[in-house]
Amino acid sequence: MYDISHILYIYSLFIMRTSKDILNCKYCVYRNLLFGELDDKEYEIINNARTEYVFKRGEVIKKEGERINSFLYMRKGLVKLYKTDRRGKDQILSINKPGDFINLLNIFSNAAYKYSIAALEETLVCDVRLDAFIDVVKNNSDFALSVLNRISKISDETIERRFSLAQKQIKGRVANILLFLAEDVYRKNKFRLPVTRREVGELVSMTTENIIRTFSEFRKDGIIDLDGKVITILDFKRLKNIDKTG
Amino acid sequence: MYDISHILYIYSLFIMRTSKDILNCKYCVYRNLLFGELDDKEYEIINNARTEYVFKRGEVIKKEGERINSFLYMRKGLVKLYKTDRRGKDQILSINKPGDFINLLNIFSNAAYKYSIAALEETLVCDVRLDAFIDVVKNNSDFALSVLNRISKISDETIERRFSLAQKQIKGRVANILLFLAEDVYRKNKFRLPVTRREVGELVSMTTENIIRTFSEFRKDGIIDLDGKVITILDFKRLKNIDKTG
DNA sequence: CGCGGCTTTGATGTTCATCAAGTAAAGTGG
DNA sequence: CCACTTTACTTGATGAACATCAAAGCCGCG
Repeated sequence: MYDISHILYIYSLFIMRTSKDILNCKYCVYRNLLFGELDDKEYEIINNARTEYVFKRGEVIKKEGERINSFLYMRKGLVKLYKTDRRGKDQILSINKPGDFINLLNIFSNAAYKYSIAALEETLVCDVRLDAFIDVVKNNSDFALSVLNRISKISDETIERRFSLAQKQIKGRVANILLFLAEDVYRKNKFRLPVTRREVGELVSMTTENIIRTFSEFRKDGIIDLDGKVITILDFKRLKNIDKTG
Repeated sequence: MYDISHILYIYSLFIMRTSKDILNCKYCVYRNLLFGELDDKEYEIINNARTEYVFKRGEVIKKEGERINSFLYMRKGLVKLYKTDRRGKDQILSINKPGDFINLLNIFSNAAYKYSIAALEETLVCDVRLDAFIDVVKNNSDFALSVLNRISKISDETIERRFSLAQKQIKGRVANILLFLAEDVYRKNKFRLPVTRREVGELVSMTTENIIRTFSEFRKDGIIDLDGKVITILDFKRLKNIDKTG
């Protein structure tokens, strides 16, 4: 009975208990982004309805049309939100990073996902059962206001981004996404492009070939350095200017 | 003292009292769009914080950057939401119609308007003081959920619209807006275009000249009839097909 | 080691913006 | 109310921006 595997099992229970305490939402580094207004009982409700999932690069987290029954929350990694049209072509709505509430916009308006979600890097997601989440919203008006706030901000940013994209031409669009990755996602001037050239095109509504040509042009102009997927931004100032002037 | 003008003044007070009773939010035709969950006391709060305004075609209702201190609600007419860039060029985000909550997306995320709002036709707007509105949200969780729902829907629709626009070319974009006006706004196949050709261009990110050319082409193809501002849609089927296939 | 997906470059054609120039309509001030 | 000014509308010509097609090298993976 008391063989090695059993000891390991007991040990794993101990680890799980410990990590559960540590990883309770109450102590989560992202707590203040949304859950700042909860009391201990409410943390318990959320925490008990919570599961963590890890997804590998390429894995689909949610599929367009799938029923929504949880609130999702990114802890680590990178994902894309996208739609596939009838011809099988993808369009990417946004790329999201840790701290983002990747399905908040959909939760209250639809029973089903309007976009698919897939991991671009190894991604850690918190999944909170929707009934528990809505329960807390209903009983804590400060929290409800906070959610309202968040939804508004997300929607504002998404609309703003799409709106400004519409008036830019290709160089401005590419500059924009490079700056997004360097400044918002990786906070470094050198990073590994987490998407293919085709995906960049899907994000800014341009063809793969023209994305490649624009990358090459930026390299020739000394604005970036390119080594396969690894991009180094050499001239932030000029890149920002291209982003601004379209 | 008791001359004609004074009698008219007394009479006008009487009319105002009467119309105020009739136009109480509780009896508003649009009540169920958002205010379905309120009790009598809450209607009173909203109603007491409410003012009605009429704007003529061309009048600016709110200016980008202006402080938000009310919840706005369209009762009659047509407005555009737009942004003016540094070169003085306008871009139109959306055209809104009665029943729309024209600033709901901005209320909870920003202290200031991110877009300007202007009347395209004679427009009747209900203006509810923001403190009263938020008060009711805080104390009625069903109402809060309802607002969450509305915000999500509006944001969904706006994003969806912008997103689908990005992949269309000019004919699809023009078809799209013609269908929007015919089916959603006027519910007739013949209507007076409420915007200039330039404004159509500002809405779909195209030049005035190309909007005109596209209108002419649709006329030559027998899809629409054109008489200055008056447009008649002759072939819905083909127009819808152009909208769908981009 | 061969297959499929990603990347790259060049050639060609389409779509659209820009420029120019003129007519029609709608305000505006005397 | 009329002359005047501005704004809206329209068409054509030209060129820039971008998509499409074609071909080939590269890389990872079964």
